[in-house]
Amino acid sequence: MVFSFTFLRGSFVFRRGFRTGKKLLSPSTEDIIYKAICVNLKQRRWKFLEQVSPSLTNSLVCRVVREFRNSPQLALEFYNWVEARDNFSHSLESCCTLVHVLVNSRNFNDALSIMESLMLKNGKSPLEVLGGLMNSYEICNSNPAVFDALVRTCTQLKSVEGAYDVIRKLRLEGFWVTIHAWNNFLNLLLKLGETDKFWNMYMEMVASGYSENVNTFNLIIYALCKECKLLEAISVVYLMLKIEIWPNVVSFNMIIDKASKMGEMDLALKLTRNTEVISGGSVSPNIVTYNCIINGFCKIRRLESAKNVLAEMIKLGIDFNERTYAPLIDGYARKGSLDVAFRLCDEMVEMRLIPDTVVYNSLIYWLYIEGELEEASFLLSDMINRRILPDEFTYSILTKGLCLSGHLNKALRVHYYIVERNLVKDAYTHNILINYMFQSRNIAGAKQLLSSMIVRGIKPDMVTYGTLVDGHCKEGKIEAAVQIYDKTVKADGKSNLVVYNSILDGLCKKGSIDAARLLVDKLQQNGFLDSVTYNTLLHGFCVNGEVEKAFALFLEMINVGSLVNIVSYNIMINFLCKMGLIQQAMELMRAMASQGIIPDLITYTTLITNFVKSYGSDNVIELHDYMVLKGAVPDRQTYQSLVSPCLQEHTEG
DNA sequence: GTAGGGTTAG
Repeated sequence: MVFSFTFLRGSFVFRRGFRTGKKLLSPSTEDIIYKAICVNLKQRRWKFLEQVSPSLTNSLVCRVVREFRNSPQLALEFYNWVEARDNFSHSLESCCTLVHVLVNSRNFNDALSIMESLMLKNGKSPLEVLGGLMNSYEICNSNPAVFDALVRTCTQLKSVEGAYDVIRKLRLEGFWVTIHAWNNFLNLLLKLGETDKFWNMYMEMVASGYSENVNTFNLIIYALCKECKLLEAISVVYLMLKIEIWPNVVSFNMIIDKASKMGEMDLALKLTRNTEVISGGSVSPNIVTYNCIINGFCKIRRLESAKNVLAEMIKLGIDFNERTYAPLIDGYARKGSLDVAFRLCDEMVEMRLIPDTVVYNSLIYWLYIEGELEEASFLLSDMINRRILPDEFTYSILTKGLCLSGHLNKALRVHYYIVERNLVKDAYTHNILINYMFQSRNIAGAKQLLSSMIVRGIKPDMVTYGTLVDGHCKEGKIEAAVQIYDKTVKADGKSNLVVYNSILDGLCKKGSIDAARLLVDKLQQNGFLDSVTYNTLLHGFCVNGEVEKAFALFLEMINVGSLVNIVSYNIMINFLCKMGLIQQAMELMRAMASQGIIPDLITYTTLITNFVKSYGSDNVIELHDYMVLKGAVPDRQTYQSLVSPCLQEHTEG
């Protein structure tokens, strides 16, 4: 008997096609597989799909994803499943097809992460992604929201260039992103501190025919606040009211926050009290508003006023949260009242608020500053035990705390532990260590830290450069410092006053007083100087024995008013002490205190130390009492070694 | 979307 196998032929072809992959697929075969995938995907029969997986092609994937455009979740699952196959990677086309499907179903999160990984993992540029989206636009029957989503992806990746390339290319092609995409882009510029670019881009946006919405105006208010232009920011609110693009609570809060941060509490309060009137009853202050005010009062040490605001919040029935308490706790700790700070923590807990990382960081920081090493370590372990996660702030606080107490090696060990686990991404802890390396005159160590941060992909920032310049200046290596300045700060095209002040300090310390004066004149001509500039020059005159020039400058600073601060007084008090004029130094401190400038740790230490050196410790308590009465927080070490011993003598006597 | 904590002057 002759047996015919003809009836099996179809299934043979079918099977072989499945096994040997894409190059054998004829159009009709692809159709068959396509239909098989669709039928089985609908039922989520992954086992079956597993069998066909060797025959997958990009064109198949695109077809399937498009077919499931009305079940986007399933399309996404399929896409992810395909991605998990060995030896298969998605093409730009299949990625873009899925992005169209996801955006059309308003699943922006997944659409954004697909595009993000296209750029990050596959190294596609924003313009290449745009090309992919445009090529598949028609066949996916898409809408322009995908382009907004692409801009959003760029802004999330902090790619200014990318976002702008996309916007510009689309405009050339006759597509327009919406105002929302522009707002995202403008927001990115502000977040990166690119204020100049923000204004240029904003003008370009308006010039190309867009009209601002409330978010755009809020960004403008934010930009003006960043530039400390509070009155202009307020006038934007009035403009908004006039053209009936209603400001919201965010518009007001940004101005109130900036005013508070600038210490302009009267303005901040006035705005808060008048928010309802100004907005015609449409906006009322909220928890953020009040938190900003509390923070402002705390920063200028008006803690009673801050507590009154908290009481007012409670009275008005406005909720409070961790951010209400954190500035208060920090404020009291900053003032040296750690006991009050801890009591506020208890109060927080009673109010069912859990002290979080920020609160712990603040307390640990001030404990370190006060020299309470053990308590700081205890609090750190308490934090970890309570599963309150340390963050980059915690690490930099720990680093500074260890350096401050002379444990540079311990700080370095902690540092290596942290960087090896990739726990820090910003420059802070590096900057702190580099600074302390210079302080312990370990230039090689500082340079090593700089290269290790670069190797680890942490970008040195202005502070890093400033620290390097400052470190070299302190070593008397002005030429090297200027060279670093040229290669970094100058090359970045940004003037940085801190760096100029460091160079100025270096010149002063080297005794190049004339060069220092020239630099100050130059800065003066450009209106680019601050109280640090003056204080540095003042200090320079003092250490170089230029008595007359020092006093002349000091008087000039007092006359201008805004230039003189606690540091200026400390310099002069120290100078008078060095000349043996202790009485005059104390006199100056009293004059300063009567101006409302509170003696600080340095005033305290300078005067107490010099007083005891000249007159012995007999009447030092009087001086201590006076300064404390005026609000000084005694330096712990000075107090323990020079003041408290004679306090005991007194009580014993 | 806006609010709290860490780095460079005495």
